[in-house]
Amino acid sequence: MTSVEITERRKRATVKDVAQEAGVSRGTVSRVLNGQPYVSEAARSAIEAAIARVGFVPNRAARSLVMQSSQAIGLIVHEPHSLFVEDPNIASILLGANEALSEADYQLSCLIADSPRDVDRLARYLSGGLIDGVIVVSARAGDRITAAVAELGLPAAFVGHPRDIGDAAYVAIDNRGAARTITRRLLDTGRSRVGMIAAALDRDSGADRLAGFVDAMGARFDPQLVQSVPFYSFSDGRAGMRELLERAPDLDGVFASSDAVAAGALEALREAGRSVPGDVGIVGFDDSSWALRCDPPLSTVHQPADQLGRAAAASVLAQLRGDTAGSPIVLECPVVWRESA
Amino acid sequence: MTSVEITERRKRATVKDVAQEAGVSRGTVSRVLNGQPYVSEAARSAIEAAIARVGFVPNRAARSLVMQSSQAIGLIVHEPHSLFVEDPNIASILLGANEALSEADYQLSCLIADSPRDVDRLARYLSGGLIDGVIVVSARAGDRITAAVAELGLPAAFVGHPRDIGDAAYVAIDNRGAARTITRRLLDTGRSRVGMIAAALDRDSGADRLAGFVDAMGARFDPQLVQSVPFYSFSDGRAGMRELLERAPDLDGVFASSDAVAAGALEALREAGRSVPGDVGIVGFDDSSWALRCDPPLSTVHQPADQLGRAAAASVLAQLRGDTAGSPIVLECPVVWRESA
DNA sequence: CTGAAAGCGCTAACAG
DNA sequence: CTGTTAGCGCTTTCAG
Repeated sequence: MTSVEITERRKRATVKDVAQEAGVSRGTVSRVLNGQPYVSEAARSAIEAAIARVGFVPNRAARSLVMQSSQAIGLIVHEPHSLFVEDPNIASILLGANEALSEADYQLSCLIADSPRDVDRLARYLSGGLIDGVIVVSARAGDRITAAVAELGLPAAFVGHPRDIGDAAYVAIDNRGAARTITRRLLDTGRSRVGMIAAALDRDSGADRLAGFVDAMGARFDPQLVQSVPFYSFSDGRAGMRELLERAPDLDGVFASSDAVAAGALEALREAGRSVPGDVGIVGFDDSSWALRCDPPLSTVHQPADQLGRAAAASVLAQLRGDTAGSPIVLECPVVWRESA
Repeated sequence: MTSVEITERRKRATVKDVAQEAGVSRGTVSRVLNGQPYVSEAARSAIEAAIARVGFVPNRAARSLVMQSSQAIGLIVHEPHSLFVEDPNIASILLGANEALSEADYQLSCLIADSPRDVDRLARYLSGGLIDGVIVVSARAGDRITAAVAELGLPAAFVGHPRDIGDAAYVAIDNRGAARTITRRLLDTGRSRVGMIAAALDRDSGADRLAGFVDAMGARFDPQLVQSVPFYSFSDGRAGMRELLERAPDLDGVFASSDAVAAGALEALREAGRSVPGDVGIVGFDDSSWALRCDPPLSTVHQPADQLGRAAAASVLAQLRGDTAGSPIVLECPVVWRESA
């Protein structure tokens, strides 16, 4: 026995090899591979043995080529760099989608669009036949990815609801309704000067949460009490709270448009020496891992991120089976009342 | 113009269509597609025009089949469910790898192994020719994925260094050295009863961080002051700290083996009414987004997660070019001294 | 410089 | 029930 390491990849066995080894034709091998009926027990077991013996694994490129399908679904994350790192929702959506696809024996491939260059490459990749459908997370209206997906006519499901996806499938939560509910609750617990840190107004979720806030405030709504910030991030939350405090030192309640934003706001409040929930009550949105980590734990809206992922996956799968896109799916998101308000 | 929506995917144009449209042969089209020389200017421009006109996009499945390569690299995340959601390092690694691959015009496909079923499907997927190489994140010794990758002989690079990857490429940080350094620092600032919350001892990183701690403690090492917990998580950090406090109420310093663990420990310390850094000093590891969020901000070891991703990607790319796996890459990770100790 | 033809590995009719 | 025969869309000799 020599000590030479066999590092190079040896040529992989093909159906032909299996056929030879089992003494049948390639057609028959293909049949057992695809679990088709009309194969004799003898042939089947001979082939199965042969497959094990030669270590055969089907070549998916070849199979995709002839089947015009790949049993793989892409999940596109189009998120500003830093946010992907901070946002626990994305990972949950990913995990949920993966579970649902896994059950259907589909492979999930998570694709990142982090630069214009990425977007171009992705568009080519998607149309290359290696992906049967896509789930698009955190798209904004006007995204090039959205356009590319639409043009390709690839089965798709969006998580969230950018305005420009036409009649494409989407799964979402009722951001506006939930925002309204939690804001009312803040009002009902005796807060009178309630402000909002409104993040990501360029996204449907951000805009809708603001709309819900406005709904709930009704006549009491004061534009001075709304601070808009670009992202659902801790640092934007802190910055937004500082602004708000400056403009309205008398506020006693805050609706932060995400838990991360609320966590940042909490920090700013602490710096400013305000107690929570004593001086000011604060509520978030998402019920992500941030919520429990905060001190005090956040009252917030529970967002079933993994279910969003599951539902989006189910939608793509349904489209693949030939169903039409179907009606939008809107998931429940109950308020979770903790100690921050 | 009718109002019928063209929803169905129309048959995509092929090289043949382009060739016809441009009045040349498929071979010539292929040549311009691949930027090969020996094509007349006339033919080239005719073909380019034709490509645009018919909206041709090459079919990657077909190309992969004949080229035996797909220009796509997989990144396998094999992490306990919840951790993937909580660990900001993974996203950073992902982003770093994506950047490096993007520059080389490779597509990154992030693959999740979240169940035994996933692992099986993944193994098949990897050997299907749709992926040219893999980056494996957060593997533990004995992982089936590791075995599958090895058996396939797929170019691979590990982030971290499980003991059983043989001479496969890996990029890592000097966990042991860094742990030693930061523990010493804790000692040097006057702490004498220093404990450790040691997470993930089944991982090289976890075991090495403990080893570094033991190194630094030298004669002062007391096994009673080490609490082992399963994961690098907030909740395990909190639980571990409670244990430690019970066993050794007199401790005045803690090395938490990750920032998330430190954050959890901080929480337990707060519950127990200990001030930080007054009563007890605490240090973490990772310099992730947790570190700055904590109150007080954590002294910790900076882990260049995005660089790990970049380096792993570079290694896979090099192997694809035919280089040997090369020597392991070990990245610097300086201590960042903040306020928690 | 370009066309014709072979074939990557697999599945899907279609006769037996 | 099984073998044979076409391709899927692309690249790549090999002659011209």
